[in-house]
Amino acid sequence: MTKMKGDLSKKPRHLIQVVGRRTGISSDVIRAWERRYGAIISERTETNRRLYTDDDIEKLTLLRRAINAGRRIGDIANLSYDDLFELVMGDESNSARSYARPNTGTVMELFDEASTAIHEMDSNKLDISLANAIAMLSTTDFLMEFLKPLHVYINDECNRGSIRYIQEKFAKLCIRNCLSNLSTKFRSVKDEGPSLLIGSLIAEYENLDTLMHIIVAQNIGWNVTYVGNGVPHDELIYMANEIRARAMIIALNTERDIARKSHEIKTIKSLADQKDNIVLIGKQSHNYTQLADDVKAIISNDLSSFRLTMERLYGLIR
Amino acid sequence: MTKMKGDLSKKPRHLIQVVGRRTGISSDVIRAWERRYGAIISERTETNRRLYTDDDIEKLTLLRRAINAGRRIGDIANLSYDDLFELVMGDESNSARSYARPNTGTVMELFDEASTAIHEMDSNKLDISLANAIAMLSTTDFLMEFLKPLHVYINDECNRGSIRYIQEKFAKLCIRNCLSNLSTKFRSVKDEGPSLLIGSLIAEYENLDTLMHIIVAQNIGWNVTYVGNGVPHDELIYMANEIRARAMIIALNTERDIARKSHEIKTIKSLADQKDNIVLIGKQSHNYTQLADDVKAIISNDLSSFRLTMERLYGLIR
DNA sequence: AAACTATGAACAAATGATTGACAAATATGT
DNA sequence: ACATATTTGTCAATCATTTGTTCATAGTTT
Repeated sequence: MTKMKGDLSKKPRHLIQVVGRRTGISSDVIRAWERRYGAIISERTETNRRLYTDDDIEKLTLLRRAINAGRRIGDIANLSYDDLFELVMGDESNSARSYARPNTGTVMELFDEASTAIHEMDSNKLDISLANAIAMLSTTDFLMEFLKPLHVYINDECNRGSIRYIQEKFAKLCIRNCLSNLSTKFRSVKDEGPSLLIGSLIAEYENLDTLMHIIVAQNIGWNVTYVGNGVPHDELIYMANEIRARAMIIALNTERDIARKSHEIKTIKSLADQKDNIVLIGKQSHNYTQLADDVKAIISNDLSSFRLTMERLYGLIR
Repeated sequence: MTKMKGDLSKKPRHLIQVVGRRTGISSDVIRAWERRYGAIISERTETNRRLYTDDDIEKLTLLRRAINAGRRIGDIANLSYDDLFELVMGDESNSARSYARPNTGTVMELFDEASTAIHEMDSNKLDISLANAIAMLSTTDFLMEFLKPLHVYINDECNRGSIRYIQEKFAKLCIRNCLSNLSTKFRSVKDEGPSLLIGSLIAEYENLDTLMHIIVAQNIGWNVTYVGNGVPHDELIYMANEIRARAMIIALNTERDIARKSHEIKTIKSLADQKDNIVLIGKQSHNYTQLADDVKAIISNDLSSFRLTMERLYGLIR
């Protein structure tokens, strides 16, 4: 059913430019590594152009990760793929901070690029700068260091009146698309994982923060089903039971109808099969502390604590 | 009802000019590719004019996307559609990842796959079947023959009560994501193109049909900025002027406030710089025939007529 | 007649290869 | 701690290849 991988991936077919883009290593560096250390010696076309295989790309990616973890290219360039793989796994698990940690300059530049695009209302530019940010940063950093601040920035600028309502709207649409793209990508990578239902009750509106939570959960390994905003609580229960959700995230961002929502959450708790794991997120979740105690729900106010919570739950379930 | 891909799309019927417009590749380049690399060798009329099929257009679009991702035409011109597709998907997602390809390709089967996924509430499965449909069908067929019927089917099933509200909601979310995904991909193909603004006025809700219209417009070559639903008309005017929109699409899907909306559209007409091209789309657009006469707007009731309209406008503007 | 199309040749811009040099960061020896 | 050496990413200059564009000429469509 899936296309055989062998037939194409072993064929040298990638130009150095493409390889550079996919690995995040500049063409100059790839050539320098070849010249100096014989790291990746590619095939050539009849006219002497370098052509790389998929495997070459994999190895280059590993080399880059190893360097990010503190290795020196001269020491590792000659290792076999397997040795390299083992090395990287060891390095990355040993140091908690080993993943690509951007210097502030990078995030700064990406941020400026995006905010310029918003001011200019250039959706192409904004799309591209979001894609760049995803490419440059780790997923965590993309969300925490880049997108979250950008979101706050947009809201602030709109409140201050320095950007118009439509710019806010358009920017959020672009970000929304970008997040849903990202979510789709993660989905296809993960085969299986505990099922997680995310949604919000009636009288809630869609919120970018909720989408970010989806990415975080997927990143951990949850198999997320997102049902959107304004869902009646009995529908949520039905869905949760059908997909055998091991946890349910309820987003609470508006101040309206707190009493009704509290009651509905209690109902959900009493009727859903998986009773243990309800997590309340969102700007207004702090209004539900009493309820959280009653139904043993977890309140998570920000992405970082949400990540910790979901990692813990994930560990408990497995 | 539905038809297989081969039916019409295998018939050579497009002049080179049309192909150029749809793919964003100039006629000269298309001819150069044929001469130098044998990329697309079209049929000819008795008088030696080139005639292209829908499939040719799709392949050219893929070639264009591949080039945009850094490939060189000489290296990829001879690839089969499938190989090309895989290449493009890999390049555009910026990380090598294999793609689940189905072995059969009728719209019927794709449709069944999707509707099963909806009934089972399996978002993975639904995502994959949508992706498969995109892979198997031309963009036009994907929208007209697959997604549009699926959308109608979902609405019908929900009205008849054989699927629940939450299933409808969840399915539409998946489709929404898929469409925004597709839109982002097309965006990266086109660097330039006349600017087009799409949105809806206050008291309108987001509609999947509107998103499909976006894809169609992008497919023709428009540089689309979508600002979402429920936008105040003065914001629309501001945006249109800022991005120098050459046309504006206003989606009208609810029956409410027809009088107010009519008035707002008149204001838009009188204040926007590009006064000539307002297109009204959506389920309720037929209620605005009088207005359309007054302000010389175009009403387009379905995707096919919308495509024709936008192709005509595109031709006029260039 | 005006607009579109076909063909082949020529040109120009972009990209890649190669080599060498440079500077910042890191390592090493005393 | 300091000076020296090594490592390594970046850049520039030069040449070759690739590829989009333009032009001139001639045929076709409306």
